[in-house]
Amino acid sequence: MSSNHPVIVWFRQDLRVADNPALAAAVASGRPILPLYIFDEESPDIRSAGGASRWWLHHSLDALAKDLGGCGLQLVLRCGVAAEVLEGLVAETGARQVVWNRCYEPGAIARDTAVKAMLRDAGIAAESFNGSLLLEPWRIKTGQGGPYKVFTPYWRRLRELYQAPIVVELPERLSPAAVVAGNDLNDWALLPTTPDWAGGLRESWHVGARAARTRLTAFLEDAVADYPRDRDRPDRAGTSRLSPHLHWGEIGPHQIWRAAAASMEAGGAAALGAEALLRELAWRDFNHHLLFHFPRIATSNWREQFDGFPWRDDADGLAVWQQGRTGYPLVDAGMRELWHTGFMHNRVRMIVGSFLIKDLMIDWRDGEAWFWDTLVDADLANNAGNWQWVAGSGADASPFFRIFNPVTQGEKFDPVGEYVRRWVPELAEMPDRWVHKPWAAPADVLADAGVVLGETYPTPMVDHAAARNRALAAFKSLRNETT
DNA sequence: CCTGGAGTTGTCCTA
DNA sequence: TTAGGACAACTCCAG
Repeated sequence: MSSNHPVIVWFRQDLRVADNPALAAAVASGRPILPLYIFDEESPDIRSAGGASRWWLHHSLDALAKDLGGCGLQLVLRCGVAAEVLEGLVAETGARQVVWNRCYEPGAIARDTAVKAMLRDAGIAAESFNGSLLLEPWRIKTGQGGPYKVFTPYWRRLRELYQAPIVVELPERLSPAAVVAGNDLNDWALLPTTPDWAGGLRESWHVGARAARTRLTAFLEDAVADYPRDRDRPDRAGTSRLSPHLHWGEIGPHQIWRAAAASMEAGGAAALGAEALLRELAWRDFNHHLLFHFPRIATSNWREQFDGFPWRDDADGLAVWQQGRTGYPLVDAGMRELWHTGFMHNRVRMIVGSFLIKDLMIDWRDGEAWFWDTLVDADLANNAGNWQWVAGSGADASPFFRIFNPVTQGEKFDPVGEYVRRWVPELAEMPDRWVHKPWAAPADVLADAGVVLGETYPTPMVDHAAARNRALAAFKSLRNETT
C-alpha cells in the first residue's frame, strides 16, 4: 500500500495534530504525508484576516510546525490562490490524494468545492472531514426539515443527536513525504512591525494546541464549578478563553465536549458548570449553522425591516468608541481591554455593542468590522451572529427594548470596579460608589481621586437616558414604517 | 393545519 | 427596599 506518492494534508482552521480527522485519514492511507498551509489572500469572497488574527496565525503556524516536526513531518508553507497552489504541488510531488477538514463560511465553501472538483478531474483523490463543529449544519434539522432559527430547541436537538467521535491515536512517528520548498513564515509579515502593537497580545496569550489543552485542563480543574456565576464577571478570570484556540482549530469542539463530559461525571457544581460550557460551545455551532443556511447574515440584517433603520453616520463617534473615550467607564474599559489584549470579556462585548448600536445609533456592521480587525478570536459566524443579536436584527435576537445601561451593568457585574480600574487607570483612585459614574461624583471626591472630567477622563459623550429614548423612538418609527 | 408555549444575557416605573 | 409588571409583537417549533 505504501508508495512514494504522498498524501497532502491541507491545514486551514484545524491547526492541531491531535483529534484531526484529515490527518488521521492521511496516516491511515499509509502514504508519506505532506502537511501544507496556504496563505491565500486571493481567492474571491474570503475576508482577509484582521490584524490580531494575523498575529495569532503566525504563532499558531509556528506551533503547528513544531508539533508536526515532533512527529517527523515538515509543514510546508505556500502562498497564493489555493487551487493553483494545490495543483502545482500535486504536479511537483506526484501526490495522489489531498485531505482537509471542512470550513463553513460561504466563500470558503465555494473555494473548497472548486478545489475538490479540480482535483477529482485530475484523478486525485480529494476527501474532506468534520474536525471543527459538533454537528455540521446539514446534520441537524427541525421537525419540519428546515434549519433551526432559535437556539434553545437547537440545543435540545443537538444534545439528543450528538455523539463524540472515537479518538484516533496516531503513532508517535509519522511517515514524511520528500522535502519540498516552501515559504519562510516570517516573509508573510503577519506580525506587526511599524509599530509593533502586539506587546499586549504577547502578555495575554500562549498560542498553539499545547497551550489550548493546558487552558482547557486548567479551566476544568479550577474554574468550571464557578462558571455559571463567574462567567458574567469581567473582574474575575471566570471564562474559558478558548475562543481564539477554537477559531484556528488548535483545539476541536469534540475534545472540549469529551473533557467536559468527564467533568459532568463528577456531579454537583462541576457538572452544572460543564453543562454551561457545552451550551456556550453549542452557540458557536449554532452561529455556524445560521451562517451556512443564511449566508447573507454576514453582511445583511436577518430581519429585513432593519434595512430601514436610521443609522447615524458618525465617524467621530465611532472613533471615540474604538479608542475607549466615551466617558462611560465600563464601555471604555472593554474597548481598551480589546485594544490591548485582542480580547474582550463576553458580557462587556454585549455592553459595548449595545452602546454603539443603541446609544450612538451607529450601524452594527461598523462595530463588527472593528471587532474583526482587533479580536484574536475574530470569527465570521460568531461575530456577525452576536452583533446581530445585540442589534436586534438577528435570528432569535435580543428584543429592541433591551438596552444595556453601562452604569447598572457595571455595578452589577464589576461591583467594586476592579475591571474598570485595570483598564482605565485614570479612574484608579475613584471610590467604588462612583467608579462607574464619575460625572455624578461630588467635586471633592473627584479632586481626591485626581480626576478632572474633560481633562484626565472624558465627560460622557451622550446622556444615556436621552440616548435610550432616542433609540426606542427610532425602533418605534421602524415598526410604524413597515406596518 | 392548527395550537399553544416559549424565546441567552434588561431596564424602569410603580406600588 | 423590593418585587412585579410593562415594554411588542412575532415567529419558531413541537405535538
